[in-house]
Amino acid sequence: MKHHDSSEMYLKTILLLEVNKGEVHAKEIAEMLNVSKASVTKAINGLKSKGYVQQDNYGPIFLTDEGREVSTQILYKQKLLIKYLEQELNLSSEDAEENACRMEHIITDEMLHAIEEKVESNIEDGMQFGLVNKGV
Amino acid sequence: MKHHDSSEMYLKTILLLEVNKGEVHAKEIAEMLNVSKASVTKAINGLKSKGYVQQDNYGPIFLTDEGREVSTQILYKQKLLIKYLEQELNLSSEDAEENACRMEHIITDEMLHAIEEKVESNIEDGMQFGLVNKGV
DNA sequence: AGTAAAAGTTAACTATGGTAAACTTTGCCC
DNA sequence: GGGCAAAGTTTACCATAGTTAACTTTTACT
Repeated sequence: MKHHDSSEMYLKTILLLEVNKGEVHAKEIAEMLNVSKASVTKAINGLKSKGYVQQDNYGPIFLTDEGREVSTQILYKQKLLIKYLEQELNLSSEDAEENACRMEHIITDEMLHAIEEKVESNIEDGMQFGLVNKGV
Repeated sequence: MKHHDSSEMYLKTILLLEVNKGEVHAKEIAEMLNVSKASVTKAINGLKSKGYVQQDNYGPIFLTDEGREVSTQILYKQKLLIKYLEQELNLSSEDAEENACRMEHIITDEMLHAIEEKVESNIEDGMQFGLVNKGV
């Protein structure tokens, strides 16, 4: 049972590494995703041919503008989902993250927008101060 | 981008056909899931080897006790998710069903239980009468 | 500069899940 | 009961996504 669009997982990981470490190397991707280096090479080739990343042989990996846009959107979805699952379903941050990672690739735009509204309205209600659903 | 545990989709479809038509034939599964007859044959062989269905060559398909249990659980998840997505996120029934079908295979048990509680508490609040989130 | 280890790639394989085309079996009707 | 159409199966293929093992390239140190 594999439940992620694999290329989306790679893109998200590349963005995270880029932000945190500057340069992105296949080895770190492999470690973060718990896959072999060979799998990373293959996946990167796929992303290259889709125009999402750029890489010279044996060199570091760069997101293209398009790749950065897509990966940013995925990361945004993940963070939004985590917030939602924590606020609305009181999931622990671990559970929220786990489910967010699974959901970020599959929910429709309609559902995404509905969640955006819900999270925003929670902020209006003062939930950002932790006043709701924490027994206060 | 395929986002369903394929064997779960087949199991759910078989249960629905069993309930609605009595006997389950490969042809109807193929039509419901929009796949070829050949794909159904393959999938059924997989489910047979897992002990979820029973079928003689060229004959109708039957769920085993274990298969019925699993498929009932999936259908339960789907219905619960539809209810939740309609009630909490105000998705249309079409959107709710689409997203429920995608989510039913991937959410953790923790998330499932959290949703169960939310839907139950909505029932206690009188939401089954349509009094909430409909501008009343 | 030489070399060894680390990093990256390639090749051959596995499994899932799909297809079209060819084939077999079943069921029905005259 | 012969024959045809519908249903089901098999075969040979495609794509994705992973693996290990062997190979190449890069790097980093003495």
